[in-house]
Amino acid sequence: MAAPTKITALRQALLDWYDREGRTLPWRLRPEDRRAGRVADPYAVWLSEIMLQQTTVPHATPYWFRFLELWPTVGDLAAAPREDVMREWAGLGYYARARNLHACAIEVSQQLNGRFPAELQPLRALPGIGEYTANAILAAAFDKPASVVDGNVERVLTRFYRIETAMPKAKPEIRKLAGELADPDRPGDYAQAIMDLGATICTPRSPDCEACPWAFACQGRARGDMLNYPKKLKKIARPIRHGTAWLVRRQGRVWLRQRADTGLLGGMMEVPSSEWGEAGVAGDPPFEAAWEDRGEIRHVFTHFELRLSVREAEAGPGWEPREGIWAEDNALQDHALPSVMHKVVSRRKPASER
DNA sequence: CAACCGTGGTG
DNA sequence: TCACCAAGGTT
Repeated sequence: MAAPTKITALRQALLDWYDREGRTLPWRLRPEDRRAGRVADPYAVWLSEIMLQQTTVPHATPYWFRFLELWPTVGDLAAAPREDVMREWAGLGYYARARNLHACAIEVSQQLNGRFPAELQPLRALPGIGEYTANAILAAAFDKPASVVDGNVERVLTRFYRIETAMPKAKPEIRKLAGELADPDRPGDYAQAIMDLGATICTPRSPDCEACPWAFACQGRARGDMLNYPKKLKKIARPIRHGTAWLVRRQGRVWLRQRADTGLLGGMMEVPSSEWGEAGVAGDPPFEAAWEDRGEIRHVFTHFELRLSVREAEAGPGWEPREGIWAEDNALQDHALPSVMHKVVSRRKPASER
């Protein structure tokens, strides 16, 4: 274990670097803001942390502004219809986050007087808030001591200490080190500093060690094998699933329905399709018609790749769907359509050709 | 605890 | 093209 004096030196080097070169992000309190006595809005911080889970800053940023504009307080978000929340989340992915986001807003609003807890366990108990997010909120929103360990911190620390244990087994070890390193006097700035270090200097593929405030003591840097960390177990190949999507039109509208509340794309809208499985199992169309072949769309999910054959037909007057809605052709953005379904819908025959 | 859960960018 | 990855959580 590192000696206390060394820990102090590391803290100082990191915070000096952060004070000098730390990024400015919309949801982030800068060091000078804290010194001026400004405090963060826990709601805005929480919103950013949920959106940033497994999501890049450029992708999440416009969503964060949009949500705050629509729902400036946690009470506003809690009062919103869930379908509105799902619609605004569409395109961000991991839709359980949106369901949990709404559930969390309702819980905070109705049971906690609209205030986010400033302690670890109550935060952890809220839907969508796990170990990382609870600690991140403690640090960023309340400037309280925390052990903030995200993918950035894992990479920085496994490289720095050349931790041989493979992820995710190394997590407890990393959490302990992160907690010891964190600056008790500036928890909020420190947490953001070490994440910034991973995001901008100690990057996955081409770390800029020359610019790193920790290069002087980094074991991976000394050995020149920092790219071998963090150690990871090899992952399994992604299987391919096939299906057929039934793109049904009726007078400038498209048939959509809501997916089941849980599981993949839970609660989002979809173009109805066959089951997704082995190739060659087309399934039955919803009605007999001269279905037009509109080609195949491909979409990569986390654990499988989907190939959907798109078939299109105009529904006759005699057919009505048992469920779902007729969405206006030119107002599809008003519905909670995930990206994969936008791909399907985009195969629609242009109105000029109908 | 391993599997499940999206999307878009990048080398 | 393709593998990898990004401020993880839930079951």
